[in-house]
Amino acid sequence: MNEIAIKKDGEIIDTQTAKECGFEGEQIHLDNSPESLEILRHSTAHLMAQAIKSLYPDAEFYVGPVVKEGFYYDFKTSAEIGEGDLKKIEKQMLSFAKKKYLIEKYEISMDEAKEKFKDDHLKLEVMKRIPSDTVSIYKQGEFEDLCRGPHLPNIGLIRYFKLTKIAGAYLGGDSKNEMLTRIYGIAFATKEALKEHMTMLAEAEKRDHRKLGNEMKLFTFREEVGAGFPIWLPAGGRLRARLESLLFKAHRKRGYQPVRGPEMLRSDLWKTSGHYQNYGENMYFTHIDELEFGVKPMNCVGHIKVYEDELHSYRDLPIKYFEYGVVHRHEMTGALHGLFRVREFTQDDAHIFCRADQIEEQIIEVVDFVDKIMSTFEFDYKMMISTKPEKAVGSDEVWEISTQALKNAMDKNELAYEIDEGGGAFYGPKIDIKITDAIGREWQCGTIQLDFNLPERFHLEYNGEENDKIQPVMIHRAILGSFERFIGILTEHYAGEFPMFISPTQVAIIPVAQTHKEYAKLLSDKLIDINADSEIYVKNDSLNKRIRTAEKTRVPMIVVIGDEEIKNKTVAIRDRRTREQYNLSEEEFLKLIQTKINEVNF
RNA sequence: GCCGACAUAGCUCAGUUGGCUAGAGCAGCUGAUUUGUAAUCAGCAGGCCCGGGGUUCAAAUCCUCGUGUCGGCACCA
Repeated sequence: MNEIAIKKDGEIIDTQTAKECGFEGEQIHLDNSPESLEILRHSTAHLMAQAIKSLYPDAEFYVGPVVKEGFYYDFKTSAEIGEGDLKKIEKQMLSFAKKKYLIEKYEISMDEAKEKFKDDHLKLEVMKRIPSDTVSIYKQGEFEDLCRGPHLPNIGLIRYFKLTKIAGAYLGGDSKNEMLTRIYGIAFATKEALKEHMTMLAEAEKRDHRKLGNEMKLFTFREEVGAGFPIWLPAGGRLRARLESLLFKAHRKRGYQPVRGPEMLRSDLWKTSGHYQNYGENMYFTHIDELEFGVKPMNCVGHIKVYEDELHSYRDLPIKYFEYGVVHRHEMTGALHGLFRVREFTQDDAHIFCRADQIEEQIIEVVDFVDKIMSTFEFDYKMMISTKPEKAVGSDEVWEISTQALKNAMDKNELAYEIDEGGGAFYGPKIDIKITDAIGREWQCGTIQLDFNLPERFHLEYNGEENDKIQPVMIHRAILGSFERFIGILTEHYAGEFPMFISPTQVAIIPVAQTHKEYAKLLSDKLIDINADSEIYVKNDSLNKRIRTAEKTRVPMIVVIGDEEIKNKTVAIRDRRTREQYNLSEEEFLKLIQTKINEVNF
């Protein structure tokens, strides 16, 4: 085992520094522990820089940190580097590693450093951000880099790595700055760990909802339709309809009323709401009869108009309106990504108009609603409170009150949350729900937003006990976020193997021969009666072929029927997961399906 | 929007340094076969090679402008 660093007072110190300062502490060996990988990957980033410098001598380097999924280095060179060059760089890295250069460290003054890197404007940029008078330099062979470490003692220890991606990145993460080249990589202490990681990446790729959506015929996109406008195919339509209907019932149980606003509204209204000023660049507008209309990017204004349709008493509150609201938002081209980021989507949107003293109970009720849904789909989740953003309407005081109200509701009910400073909506602070899927990735879905501003802007009111006019509070909330995004996430979460209750097709029926078609149709009708969709595979293919075809659709259950089954009024079931077969009477079978579909209640 | 890559049949992909009639598998259609748990056999059809414009005797192939997709960055009210 190689000692690569020590841990002293919780701090990781590389061997170079430890020797220099005479420190001693707990030894860190080269293995796949987080501390060890951090050092290894950081040094691998340097080795990559060394290789790049030798291949592209004019290269200048910015920063090369370790990140969650490995490491990267940002640099600039006059040469054009593409995906194909990664292999070449890897090869060069290996050949340097074989030379087993020691990684040496020394300190110099900031002025000396500026002189040393005077030809590298990126390094000078880095130094501008370092407040100290001295900096440390790490040297391996001819290559020297400004760095605070920690590093491996020897680059010969770097053996199992892979350069994974090449992309552009803004200097300092600011889109006003120049764009640099960024190469991502990953490194491990053992060959097995690297292999496992690559397998995991392949698994994530297999689950990609864009690929599965295409294979399973859920949805598609077409160039001639326009970027970011999804087309729902029959199978996707069925899946979506199931989700919608489950959720409809759940809303009704909780006292929400279905309503619907128009797809576009006069721009004057968007000016009143503040969307025109704060969100206009993402909106689609159209002019007709000398009037300007804005296609809705949110549903709140429509729901406000529903609220305004009659006078409300304090006794009526809370009033809850919900709508599967279709919205259009002009997202930037580079942001579009399958169903995850689109320009037209449907939100499971609702607005709760309530009294100030009802805020807490309403927030808690929504949080509970979220919990029911997310746990049904086996998602872990966490909540974030987002505060006032740069672009915002309303006074600081109102923002302070509403942010505090959200925190109070969470604190009082001992719900854990994190703070996202400046991440709120322009009209109010929000609680975002971030879910974690089956392979550990995080997604932002639902959101609960507290809004004092729109009621003010639209002069909403209700009659109080003294027959006085009081302004209601508005809570905007979506639980799935959007059907598009949520179905995309579900697809990856389940790797396409949707549970029975939302699966596009519940059962595939395969008659052994043509003579069994009639019974198949009979079964299929009985399934429709219990709200289950089935598909009969009657094509003139071998039995084996039809089973294979059905399996590939990832249908939860396949039933085969032949002479046996018809005689005994049974079905032969083949399970998707286990591929085992068993027989059930027709009655038992229908009951099983019914149970599986109805087992879910949000 | 920015950096880079890519776009060939419904889908997945071949297509030599620009050069004969642009190919394959799957899916589709037709016929034979009537099947007991992951691919029966044979035949047929299917293409404005993403769209404009250009270079060339000759363009799927080279250049250019769009459109779309992918990987990141920035964005995500």
